[in-house]
Amino acid sequence: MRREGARRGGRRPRTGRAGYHHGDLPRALVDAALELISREGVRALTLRAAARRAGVSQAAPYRHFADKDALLAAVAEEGFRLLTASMRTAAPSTGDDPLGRFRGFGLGYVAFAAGHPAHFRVMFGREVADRARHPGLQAAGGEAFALLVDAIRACQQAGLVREGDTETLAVSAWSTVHGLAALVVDGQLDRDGSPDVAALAHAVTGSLFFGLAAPRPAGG
Amino acid sequence: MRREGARRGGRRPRTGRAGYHHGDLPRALVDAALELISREGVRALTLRAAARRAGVSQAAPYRHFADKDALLAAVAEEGFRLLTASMRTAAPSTGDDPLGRFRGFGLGYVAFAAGHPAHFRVMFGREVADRARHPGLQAAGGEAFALLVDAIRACQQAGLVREGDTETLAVSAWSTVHGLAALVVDGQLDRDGSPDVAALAHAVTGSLFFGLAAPRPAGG
DNA sequence: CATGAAATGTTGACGATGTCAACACCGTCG
DNA sequence: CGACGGTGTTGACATCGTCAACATTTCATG
Repeated sequence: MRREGARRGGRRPRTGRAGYHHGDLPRALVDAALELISREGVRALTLRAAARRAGVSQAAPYRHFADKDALLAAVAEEGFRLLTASMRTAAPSTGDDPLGRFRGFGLGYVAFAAGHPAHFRVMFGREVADRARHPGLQAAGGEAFALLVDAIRACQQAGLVREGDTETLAVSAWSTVHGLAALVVDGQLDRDGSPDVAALAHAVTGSLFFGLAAPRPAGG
Repeated sequence: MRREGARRGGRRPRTGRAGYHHGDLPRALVDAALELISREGVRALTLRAAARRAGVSQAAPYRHFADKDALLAAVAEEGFRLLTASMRTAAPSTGDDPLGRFRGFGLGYVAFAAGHPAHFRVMFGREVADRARHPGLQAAGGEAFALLVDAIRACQQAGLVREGDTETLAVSAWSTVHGLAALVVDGQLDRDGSPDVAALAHAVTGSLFFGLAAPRPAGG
């Protein structure tokens, strides 16, 4: 998806040549992993297969990743960065529409999942065995969560979301969008014929907001 | 968890002896798989390890499961059956409290996930590669979903949930509880110190109901 | 430009895995 | 009692993750 060719040709970015050395093996391995996961599932992701796809030998990845888990962790971490980016993109940054911003985060979350299913699976699946050994993973996830918490707090301060423990409300909101995203990614919603993810996302976040809304002042 | 010993001793149920033949290898293999997944993650589930744990040789499982996927599918299918059972248990069956029944389903869903994380992971993870090849999986999942749809429809007919496409509302509800369950199972919520799953489930389903509730008649 | 150290890639090997084919044991049915 | 189907065993093969030893390239020096 991102850069792929454009370096074996003869260009020579600061860290990369052509020929014996690959140029940017870590990037190529991550891309290969994503491709394999997308096309054949996580089970098909093999260090050797990724190396083959990148055009290097079986042991080359070990120059850049301690083990298979480290490669998966890199995928997951990139995913979290893309997630927060997607959320920020989908949310209007105007200060005077906290509810719209909040909703944008939800839509961005679902859009990310639908657009990057391979990332999403690695991020939230159990593929990365020992999460604690890969710092920056929990941190990257925490950043996205913090985004949500801040948005909800802003809504509360504007009187648009009912009072209560902000983190608990955030868990509620996160659960809702995460659940929809997970169901979409796992193909669990392809029951009869409702593949319109965007419409579902709007409906689901809509219900969510009704649930979190502050009680209308009488007569409003 | 379920039966484990109790058959090598000398008892002889209708389909099971002692000695050379195992007695109930399929059951033992499923249990071994669950144990391995619970203790060391899905990555640690190995046909050979399950066979070892069941006390049989490496190739014995192939008498009962076509391949590793088939064993996983059996685990998933059992999981869906336990899920619907958990939902039914948690939901009052009285006809005059459709909202309580609805909420019970949600609580039962989360309770199942918290109580059977290994099942849950296999059910909704991407472990089972080709779901289409294992009928009864989609069907078992569909049954749980149908339960939810019926409950929502009952609420709508009682005027407790707002009108609209029932299936879409069901997706909304399912997303919410599924999201919470997934986050709990993946340990994504162990951020500072909020391990009280039951309380979270109540809070989350509470928000959900506000969101789905029918507009109060004016002055009610 | 020569040169040696640090990066990066390659080859070959080991134990473990999924899976198959060939074989052995057990209980049942005639 | 004897054959047969179901169940379990042994042995083998290709592949996988990973490591050690070796090769090549790049870069910082002189």
